Amino acid sequence: MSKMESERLFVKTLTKTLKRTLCEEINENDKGLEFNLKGWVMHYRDHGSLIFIDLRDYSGTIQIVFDETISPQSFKTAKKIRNEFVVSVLGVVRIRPSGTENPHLKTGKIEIEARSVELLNDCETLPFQIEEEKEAGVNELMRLKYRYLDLRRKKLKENIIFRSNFTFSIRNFLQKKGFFDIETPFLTKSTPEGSRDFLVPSRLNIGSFYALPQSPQLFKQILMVSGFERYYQIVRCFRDEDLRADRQPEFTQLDMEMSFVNKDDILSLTEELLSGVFGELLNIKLNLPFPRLNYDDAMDTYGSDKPDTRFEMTLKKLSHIFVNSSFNLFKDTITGGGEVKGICLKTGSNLLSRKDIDELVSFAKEFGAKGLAWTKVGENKTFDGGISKFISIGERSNLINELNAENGDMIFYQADLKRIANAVLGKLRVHLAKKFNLIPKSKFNFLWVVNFPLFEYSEEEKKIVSVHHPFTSPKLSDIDILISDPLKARSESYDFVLNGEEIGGGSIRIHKKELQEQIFKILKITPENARLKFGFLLDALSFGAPPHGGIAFGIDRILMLLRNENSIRDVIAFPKTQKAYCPLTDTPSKIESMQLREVGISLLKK
RNA sequence: GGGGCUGUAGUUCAGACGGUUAGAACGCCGGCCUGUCACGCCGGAGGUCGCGGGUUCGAUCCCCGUCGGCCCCGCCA
Repeated sequence: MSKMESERLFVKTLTKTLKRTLCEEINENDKGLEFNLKGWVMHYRDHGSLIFIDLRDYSGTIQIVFDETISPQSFKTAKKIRNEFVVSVLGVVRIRPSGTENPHLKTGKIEIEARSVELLNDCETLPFQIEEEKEAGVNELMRLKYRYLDLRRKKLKENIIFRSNFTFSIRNFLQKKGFFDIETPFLTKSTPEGSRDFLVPSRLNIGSFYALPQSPQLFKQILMVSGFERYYQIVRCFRDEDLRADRQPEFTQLDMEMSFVNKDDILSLTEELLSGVFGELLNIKLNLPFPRLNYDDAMDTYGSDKPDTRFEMTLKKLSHIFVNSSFNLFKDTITGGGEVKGICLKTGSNLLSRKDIDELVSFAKEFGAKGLAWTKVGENKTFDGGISKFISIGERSNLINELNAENGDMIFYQADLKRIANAVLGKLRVHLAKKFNLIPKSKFNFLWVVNFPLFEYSEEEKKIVSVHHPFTSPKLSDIDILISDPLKARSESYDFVLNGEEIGGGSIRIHKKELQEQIFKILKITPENARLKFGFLLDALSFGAPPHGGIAFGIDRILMLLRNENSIRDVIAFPKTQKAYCPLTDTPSKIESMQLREVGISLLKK
């Protein structure tokens, strides 16, 4: 079923229930029949003794004609109509006179000859125009303040309807697969690891606080202990961190958890789910299974744990070429345990001016690079510019082979710790691809990244922290090195990536109390602290917890990608600004001092 | 916490060396029009140039501060 068909099906069902005719339900076959249409006036065109309006309801638009000679009364009323008035029109369907059809309208072959009209409501002068042709460029603050008007606009309205169809399709699939939709608390416990919590003071327990959940992680694990075996929820999550185009303080996850499954069970079920939804909503057939990349390979090849594989320009290891080089910067980096890596921008010599290159150097430095070396490739394996003079003839030849470089290309180099070289070139790769439109827009490249490290060392906290979260199971094969070499241990976790965006992730969880306690120990969470923060989980794990695992998807981000938007705000009905402010409701805002007193809070004087 | 871009009519934008009355398009209001569909034509109203301070004979323009919006870094297990 195509997207259009599924929307029409939805419309028909509702109409039958409410006994209401919608604009785009009417077609040529209804010629001569009388209908009552209700909706908003999209445009009005007054021709003296003939008035046209385009009536819009949520199904679409249709043209209504008011003719003085047919219905003087309704014509007189129609004279008062303005944009976005709400009207009810009783009229007869007729075929448009030949030559006046509008091929751009779905209802363009017909029109409604008005017999009577009622003005249900008028409308103030709009703060911005509704027509889709004028959608571009309206200040976002204005759009958010008058969100109800913004939502009348075609693009946003279609995004929100698509979102509804999308989540409906997911629910439909999962219910059929034996999953239960189970709600978990919003007023819950603050989690010490992870992002900053939104806090809610408790009136009945002065001095104590709830936190809004960053995710239902612990509850879904507990539901597995309860024996539900298959859980899902399309649920709001809350994180009090700084915002981005793809981050809102409250966002929606598809949250899932299963018992008695292994990693592959979860990955393949997810693939089936997504290919089903894509087929149903977008008529796109996805090739299964999705590619699976090792974390290490993703970092080495793309410099990212969420690689965009829609274009090449992969990172190449060049250390072997420079290990005995007379170029000390490169040689010393290698001797010191670092690596030299490079990427090749096809035809880059012509694309980039000196000023562009300087900008790229600053760009690289933002991500921790010490600099950004470059050379242009000329005819007959000649090099030009940048660090060319330090590179020997033999090295040039090797570089050209390694990077598949040709006359006119440009090579960028990073010599640093492997981690930094990868990260910088990875960012540069994506930056260049966007800058020079190397990314095919119509592609959907899904992939899994697997075999993540279990831990990483946090320079800021000066201790080992979880890469995923502390309930992630190590790979069974790595249990032995947990204590001896924890940073080498890998986890049973997986990230789901679409077109270079992380849109989901999950893991097999720890279901043995002893192993969980051991992990806390490595993370320097004391037994007392663990009991205080996660005691309920440890208790649950001790009462016959089944092996289990799950995954969560960022619904907003997926929708953003599917709808080709640049921000998740455009797939959320009521989003917030970058300062987490809602201009529509003026939130957050001051509250009465009485309310503060009731919850035992006094504000610090500034 | 930091960097970049930005704020002028209801909206989107232009503007100037610091100098008379700050412009355009769309929208809005009034009039005309029987086949338009982003209708057309004629006329009109509409401005705290984000806010505060400074420099100056004079500031929308220069300087300082501040507030808001967007993008990014840090942050987001």
